[in-house]
Amino acid sequence: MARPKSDDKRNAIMSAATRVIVKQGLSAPTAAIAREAGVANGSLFTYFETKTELFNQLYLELKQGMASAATDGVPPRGALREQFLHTWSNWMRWAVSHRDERRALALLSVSDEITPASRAAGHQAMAGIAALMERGRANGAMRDAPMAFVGLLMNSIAEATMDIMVSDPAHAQAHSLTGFEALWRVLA
Amino acid sequence: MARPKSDDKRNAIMSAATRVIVKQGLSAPTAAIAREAGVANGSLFTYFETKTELFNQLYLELKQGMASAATDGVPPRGALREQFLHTWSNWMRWAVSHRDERRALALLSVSDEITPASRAAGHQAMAGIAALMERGRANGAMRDAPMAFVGLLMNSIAEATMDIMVSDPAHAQAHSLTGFEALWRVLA
Amino acid sequence: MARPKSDDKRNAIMSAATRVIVKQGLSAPTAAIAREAGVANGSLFTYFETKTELFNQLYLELKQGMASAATDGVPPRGALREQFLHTWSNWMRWAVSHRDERRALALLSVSDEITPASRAAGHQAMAGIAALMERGRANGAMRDAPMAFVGLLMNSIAEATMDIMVSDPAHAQAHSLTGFEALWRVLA
Amino acid sequence: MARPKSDDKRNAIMSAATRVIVKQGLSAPTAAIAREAGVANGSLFTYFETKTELFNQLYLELKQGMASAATDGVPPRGALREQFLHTWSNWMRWAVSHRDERRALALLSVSDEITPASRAAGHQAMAGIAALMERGRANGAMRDAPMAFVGLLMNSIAEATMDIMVSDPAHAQAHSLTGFEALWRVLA
DNA sequence: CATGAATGAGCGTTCATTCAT
DNA sequence: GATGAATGAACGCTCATTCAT
Repeated sequence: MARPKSDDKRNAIMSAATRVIVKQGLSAPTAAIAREAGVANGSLFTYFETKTELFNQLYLELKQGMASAATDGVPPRGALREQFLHTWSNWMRWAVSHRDERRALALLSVSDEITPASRAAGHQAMAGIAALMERGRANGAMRDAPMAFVGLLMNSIAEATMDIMVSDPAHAQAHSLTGFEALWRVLA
Repeated sequence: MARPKSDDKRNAIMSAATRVIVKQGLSAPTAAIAREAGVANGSLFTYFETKTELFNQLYLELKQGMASAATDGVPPRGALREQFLHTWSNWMRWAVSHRDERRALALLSVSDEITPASRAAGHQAMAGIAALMERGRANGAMRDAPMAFVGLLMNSIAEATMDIMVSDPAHAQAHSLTGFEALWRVLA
Repeated sequence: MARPKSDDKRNAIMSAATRVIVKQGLSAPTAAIAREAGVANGSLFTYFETKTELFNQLYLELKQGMASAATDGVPPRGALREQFLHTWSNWMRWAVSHRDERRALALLSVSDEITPASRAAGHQAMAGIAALMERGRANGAMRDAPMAFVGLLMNSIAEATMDIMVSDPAHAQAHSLTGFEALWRVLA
Repeated sequence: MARPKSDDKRNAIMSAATRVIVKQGLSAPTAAIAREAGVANGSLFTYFETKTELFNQLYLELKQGMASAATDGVPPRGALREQFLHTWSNWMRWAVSHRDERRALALLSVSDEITPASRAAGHQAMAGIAALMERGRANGAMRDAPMAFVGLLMNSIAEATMDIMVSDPAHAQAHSLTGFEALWRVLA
């Protein structure tokens, strides 16, 4: 029951939703998403009970996709800074090559249709990255600040860096490093 | 002139919109806003031609309110750090005491109903703060990064700080300073 | 009470209504009529209790204007055909030089907002012309048809003639005569 | 294909619209039409994209129905007068037995929601009758008048005849013949 | 009396969801 | 299961009329 019929169709709806949300916002009709996915109107509701349910699953999937891209190929051992930089670079590269996904995720994140449960699961997905933060914070300037604050700062600096990379792609790589150094100084 | 358009009523609609948006999101019915403002359904359209127009004016007014709160009482002359800290403290205090306004502004900012013109005017309002940034960047680590990037970073660190202050109000003052120090290290 | 204040203002509203109805149809907002007349929104209701009342009065005034134009300068005595032709020519000339009035009158005539009383008064205004018809019918082919039928025929032939005159103004005069001869043959 | 759009339902909406327009005018709510047709509010828009579209299709269908009733069973060959009389009688009979249709068609015809394209198609439908006129005009008194004028005259005489038939149904048959003779004299 | 803001019922259209095929 | 027509609540906006100034 969890995945009724075709995973293909489910995925088609998910990625159609991503594209349609970017173009039309969260108020996009489910019919538009179905059309973009090449399925019938009503079929969408075979795969997702409600529009809200679709949005919650999409939110989570996008967040997990982002997190898994960020941690891809990071050596399990090694100097913290190397591990962190690798993760950061992955993350920034994902943002540039998944602009629709990032934009849809941003819209979903501010929506009040996303349940606390989904948000919690989203945080879960970022646990690996959070662990890096935790290690980075331990002896630095932020050692007395709550972990939540440090996490917020990391995220916000990452978002700012992604924004500038997207708006000035010619120097994306340089911006990525500048952002990383800024974050590092915050933690230092 | 027979019952001139009342500023009171206009303001009532604006602040009602703020409250209703926080509670119901941007898709809140205009009727709900009118009811909250204590005016008739159709009266809202005496003051704002369309819902979109209302949202644009509200966006701008909130942004200007925030900016003016931030720059209030900042000594026109003096050490950069003092000026900056004063501004920063104002800003953070505004966020804590205007939670609805901040939330509404955040929702409006990501909406695609806000026109480029409104956004430009919104940036205008932040010009004073941006000028401080510009001075702070000049000789520090960010001296080679584009101003836009530095602006994004400042904003994002501010948002993160506001978030933690709101979620942990008991230590709001401490968080404010921690955030400021983090920003200062980024610029340093 | 019948004509509260300024006849000027009343007339301005009447003629504004004519123009606005032509351009926007009977569903034109009263506010549009008021604006066109150069008076305030609410003032319209000082002169006419309701929109329907305005339409009824306008209907009657237009009809009376048309009838009076048609009978203008017709010799009270003389050969029927000469009197009739004079009337007909007047009538057709009015149609060409009062296109808006004719169009508005046509729209009002099919509206179900015009009361039977107004229609009766409108027929009254056409009494002079009807009397000519009556004389023309007496000994001709239509002698056994009810007067109402003959009246309808005259009106309909007149309308057809006006239509062609308006759409082919270069030969308006010729069309007017052709129409008259056709009517004469119907009565003959 | 899952519950295909039903012609029955489309026709129900069409004839409901006819009835409702007669009773309430062209400003009748679409909801009233839907209710009268026994379908849901929104279903009307499954069959017609807009109210205007519904009105245009209704206009055309009514006009075509009228034209086809008029030309029904007319012998393709034969004396002009016989053919014409047959057509005329059909036409008049249609008017008497389709009063709602005629009234709705009249209202639609003066509405500015009917597009030029719909009007052109409506004229198309009347082509057969127009052709009869053309033959009738060729050698008579109207030989030098433009075809358009003759068409207008025929229509207007037909309308007048229908009006009297409807208002005096006891002598409908006689009025029909009287009207025909009048038209014949116009052409003669 | 003139003005134009205030009122609130009403309308065309949309859209998430259901359900007959 | 897939389809897309059916449903009806909901919404933004309009407008005739009223009434405070």
